[in-house]
Amino acid sequence: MNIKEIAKTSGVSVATVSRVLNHPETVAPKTREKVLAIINELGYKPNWFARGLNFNKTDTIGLLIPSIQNPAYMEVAEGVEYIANSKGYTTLLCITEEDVEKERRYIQTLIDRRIDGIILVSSLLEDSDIQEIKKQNTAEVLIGENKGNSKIPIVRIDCFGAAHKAVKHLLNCGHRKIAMVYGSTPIMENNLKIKGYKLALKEAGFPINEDYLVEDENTIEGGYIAARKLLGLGDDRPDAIFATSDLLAFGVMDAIRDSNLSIAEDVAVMGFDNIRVSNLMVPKLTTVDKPLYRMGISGARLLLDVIESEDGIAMSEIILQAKLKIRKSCGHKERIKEIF
Amino acid sequence: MNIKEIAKTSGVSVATVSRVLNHPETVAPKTREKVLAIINELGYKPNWFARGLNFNKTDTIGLLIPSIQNPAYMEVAEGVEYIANSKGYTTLLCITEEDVEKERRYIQTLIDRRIDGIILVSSLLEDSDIQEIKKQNTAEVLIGENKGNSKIPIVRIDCFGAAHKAVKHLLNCGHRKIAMVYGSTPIMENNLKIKGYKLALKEAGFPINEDYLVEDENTIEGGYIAARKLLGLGDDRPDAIFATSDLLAFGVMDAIRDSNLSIAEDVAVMGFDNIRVSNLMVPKLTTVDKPLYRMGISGARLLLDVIESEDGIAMSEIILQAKLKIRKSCGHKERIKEIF
DNA sequence: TTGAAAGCGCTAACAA
DNA sequence: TTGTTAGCGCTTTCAA
Repeated sequence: MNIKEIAKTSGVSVATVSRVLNHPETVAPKTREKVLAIINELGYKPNWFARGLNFNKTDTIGLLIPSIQNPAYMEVAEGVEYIANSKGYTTLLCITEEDVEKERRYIQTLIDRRIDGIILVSSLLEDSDIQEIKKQNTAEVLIGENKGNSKIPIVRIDCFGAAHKAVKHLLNCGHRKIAMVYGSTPIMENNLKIKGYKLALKEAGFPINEDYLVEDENTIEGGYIAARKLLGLGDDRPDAIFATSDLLAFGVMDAIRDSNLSIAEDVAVMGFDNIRVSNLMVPKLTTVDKPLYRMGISGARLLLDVIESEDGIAMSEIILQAKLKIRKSCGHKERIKEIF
Repeated sequence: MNIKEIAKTSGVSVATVSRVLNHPETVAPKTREKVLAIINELGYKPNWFARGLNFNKTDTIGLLIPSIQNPAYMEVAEGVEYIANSKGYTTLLCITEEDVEKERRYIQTLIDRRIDGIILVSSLLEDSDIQEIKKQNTAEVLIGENKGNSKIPIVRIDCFGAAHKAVKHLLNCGHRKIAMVYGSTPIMENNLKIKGYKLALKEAGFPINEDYLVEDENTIEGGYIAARKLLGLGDDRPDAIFATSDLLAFGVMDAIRDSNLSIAEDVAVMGFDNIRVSNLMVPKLTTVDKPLYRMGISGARLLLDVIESEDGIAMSEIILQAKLKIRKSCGHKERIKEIF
């Protein structure tokens, strides 16, 4: 079923059929109706490739997400999907499994397929890769920190400040031996969180204990393993653990329970992300509320702006607010009184 | 950058360049190397649309998932992604938000784009829609129950049997007032689970109390709301709640806690899916272990078989095992002694 | 082993 | 308002 057949059965030329589809106002109402009727009747759908060959616009964007296991990324994806969909774009969701090579391959596939733009979430790409995409003439937006300091539109939060605030809160709760469990990805964000952690301790006059900085895979299991290490430190065991993601924090909580210790009482836990299940934990997880959905929304809007603006956008950086979400897992303010 | 330029700079015809790309063995080694070198040097990539126009094969499959909020579907998606990726296919992940209309629109978009096949997960589509896809000559596989009884390859579990087993286990634990919280989606699967629930009660000689069957949105919040209704029944309050998904079960657990009741002790909870976080709940959730990842794997394999088989596949139905995952939330066997 | 040219299905410039 | 026709970039048949 192609445009020729429609033309023939409607008794018009292919050009007219094409016009009915693309510029209906330029064709006489009677002809238009007739052609439309035939199109409907025969269930004709223009060939996507032939169309693309002429337009070179696909109304498709690519969304690269590090992991499907982490609900945090899924919340971002939800925001992107929502905007893209409401503006008539289709989203190609690609899971990079925190693997740079896979990320590169996906990007190449996407560009080959002439997608209109790409959103990279917490990308592991080098600056050169990011420049390369730009060179290939594909619109591009970043969500979350990235290695490059390229002039690419970006949406993010202040990871450094948020981590600093989080650790300060643990200090305010009376905790003194504060450890940190950080994921091996996303690298840039975690580095900033480490800096925030160190600064908070320094400001409070505490030394940095390198044994208190444990890295593992950014999963529940990773958090578990890291926490077991910390809890095995005997008398030096920390009384609070700051995790760089809620997923890690879940693993930390599990490890605390398995060590027959009490969460909050014996060891406080602070997460990062505020994914939906984090307040179903027992005790409810205190965490940094990262506006994941809104980051997706903003990122998608930004990308569509870039795509639809003729001359491109000079520069754009959106920094969203991350607030502390204080719940039960980090111990109570009351404890401060016990200590002082 | 197109094939013509490569031809010109290599001093050959476009036909030769095309051959180098598609049937390298048919071109003289020397010519081949020369052309390849130029292609590499100039970073030439064949135009996706022009290619598709000739081949009508996109190496792309569509995956329709009801919700991004439910990790259960994400685990299925992971399996599909894994297989598709390893066989060189790209997956277009579409979130239907449990909305049939959106599902239909996505399918149309996918077919328009000439994807090679579609996987529908817990689809809400009517039989006629499913037939329609088949008619449009697009390979199709279902994961989970569906309304139609069409001869479409399908991967599923025995929901009826699994629910029956689950409720029987609650009975064995000594619970007598067993309620059921079921999601409004996916419809077909939940209907089967309801049947399994009813049969188990009937076999045990208990009447069906329609007040004990509460429907709500298949989310944590839905589970919470439904459970609050059940717990507000005063003396008639159930001593066990079977939820049709872990997400619902999480909401149920939250509601029990908020009612100052004890999970397992006062009200047992049984989930369905065994998503990864279900054993992080306190107490750990007893649930039906649905082999989500494996369902994704099998579904993808099936679809690729259909795509790559010349004359199509007559029929195929894969039924995977679902086992009870007994943890703490449904009360202990010991209670049986207290009661008898 | 290679090249010329037709054709995939569509859009749009140009002509009528 | 409509039709004719030249491309879009590629693959492939046919001929050399």
